[in-house]
Amino acid sequence: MSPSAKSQAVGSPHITNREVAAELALVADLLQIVEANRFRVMAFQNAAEAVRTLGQDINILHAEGQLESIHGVGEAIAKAIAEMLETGQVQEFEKLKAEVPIGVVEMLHVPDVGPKTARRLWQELNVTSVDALREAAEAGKLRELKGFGAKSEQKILRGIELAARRSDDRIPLGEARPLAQSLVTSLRARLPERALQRLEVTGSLRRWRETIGDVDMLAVSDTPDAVMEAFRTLPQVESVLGSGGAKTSVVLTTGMRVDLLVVEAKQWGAALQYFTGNKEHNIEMREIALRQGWSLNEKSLTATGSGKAPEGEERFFEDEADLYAFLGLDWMPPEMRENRGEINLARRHQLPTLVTLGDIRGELHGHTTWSDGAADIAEMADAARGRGYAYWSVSDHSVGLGMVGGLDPERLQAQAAEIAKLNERWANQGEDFRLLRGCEVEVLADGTLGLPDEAMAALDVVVASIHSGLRQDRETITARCLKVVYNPHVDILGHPTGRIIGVRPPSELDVERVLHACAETGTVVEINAHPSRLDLNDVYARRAVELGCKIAINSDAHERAGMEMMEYGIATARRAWLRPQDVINTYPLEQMLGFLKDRRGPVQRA
DNA sequence: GCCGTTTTCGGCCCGACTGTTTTCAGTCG
Repeated sequence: MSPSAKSQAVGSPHITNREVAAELALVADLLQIVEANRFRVMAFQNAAEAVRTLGQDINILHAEGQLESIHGVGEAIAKAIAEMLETGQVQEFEKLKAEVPIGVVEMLHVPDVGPKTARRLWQELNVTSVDALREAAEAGKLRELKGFGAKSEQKILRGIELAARRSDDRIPLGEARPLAQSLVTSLRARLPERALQRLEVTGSLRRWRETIGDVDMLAVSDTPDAVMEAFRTLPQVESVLGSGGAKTSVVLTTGMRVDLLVVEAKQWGAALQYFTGNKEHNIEMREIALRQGWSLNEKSLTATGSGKAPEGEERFFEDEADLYAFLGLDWMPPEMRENRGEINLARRHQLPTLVTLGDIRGELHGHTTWSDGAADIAEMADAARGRGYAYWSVSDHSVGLGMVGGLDPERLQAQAAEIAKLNERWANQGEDFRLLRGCEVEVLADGTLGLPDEAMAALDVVVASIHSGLRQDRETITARCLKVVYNPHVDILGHPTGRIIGVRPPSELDVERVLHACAETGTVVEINAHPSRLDLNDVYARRAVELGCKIAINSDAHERAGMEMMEYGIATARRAWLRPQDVINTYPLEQMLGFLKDRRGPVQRA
């Protein structure tokens, strides 16, 4: 049975990975509140995270009887997931939900309210919603609880306000990076150079995660108190959540939370490691250390006495690589530190060599004033040459996209003349640069394309993208997309899911099926590098390459500066473990064109 | 409830900060 047939065979309402993950996480919360065994709680949390970051449709895994192949999903949870996918709900989970008011679970999302507090509020004060919690705190009722005082009430009120204002939205990477850089600059400006020996942004920003929950920063200083004071009083800071000699947490006027940690120079390696990996990566690292007789924290390794070193012996590392090496691991790029298998590869010295910005030799998707771009062809070409590229594809919108003056075959011909003239000039000057004839062809609602086949056949590079009808149901939009992928004239599938991070959710596209089709036809899949798109995302891009697809990383620039967004696309590719050979715009021009020619098949080659 | 480069049973990461405590539990990352 073909993979596409398999996913079609799955009956019942389609339940997504995200929904399964959310349900497992909810069960973990419920279990915490009813004071279940904490390791059982952890098992549900781990399983939720594993499903959330799964690279493929869980329905397909279920159809293949492979649910237990997910690391963190064992016999019991696999059975529950199967029940959920088949019937829409799990009997055991429903019983648990009936036991605990949903408002009590919602109280967990208020900062400083954990499972113990939520349970006591519910059982001892009969508080069963966030609203009721606010009323009780305002009325001074919380201090009736043992261990609670006026300050606890204030803290909870502030937490409710914070949670309401901040919502669950994480900040897109493209907004968070400049913000974090401005903090670094401000902090440096306020302190003498010798007071701040090192300062780096860590956490999810250093891993280039597509959205950021809060900003983590790490510093080395001999005078931590002065650093903390300077940090707390930055003009961007609205309030201080907590501040000690080692760590300070603040909330900025933008609502963003920022943590700053200060360590000694000899602790830098352990601290940078600790504050870069995600939670799962770090837990794995500490377990590895433990097995070798060392306890790992954010400052050092300390011998537990179970290994060769005498108990209490401490080891320091001035940089990360030394720490990893001490534990028998290769240094891992920050983008990989998500506990998706990188630690095992590091142990076996088999980490992939990831693609870098310097590997990129050109771009295959960008716009000019011929459609909705802000710079003309010559200006965009200059920007591309300025970045050291050997080629850049002029790929303006085709007709079919209502809002912009898209190109029809006649205008494409006229554009070709301008491109030829510019190419001739560079050839005469002996410059190693070439503009390619391309187009971003509109995919219409029924899956037909904005250009006839003959017009596409004359082009060097054809990108096909969906811009409208993104809310079509799963079957419709998937069929529409498959039609495009099977068109031999289409070289690249542009921003496949159509999402805009924080604004518009991805379409319901069955990405797994589309990627199978791309692998089969040799259709290249885009990582659109714009930080509001990053489409494909890291998880899908990794899956694409696993299935045998090639990738193109494109900034989709509409003006010269747009090309600077390439670094976000590279970061996404690195998070997907992509190597230069997986990315066709790392190839030299002739090799890249040869690849496209070969995949178009014998009709076009003739 | 999950898992295995010491284990199919017996473990399961680590520490800072806070508030209300006289020694610690809860929360967070």
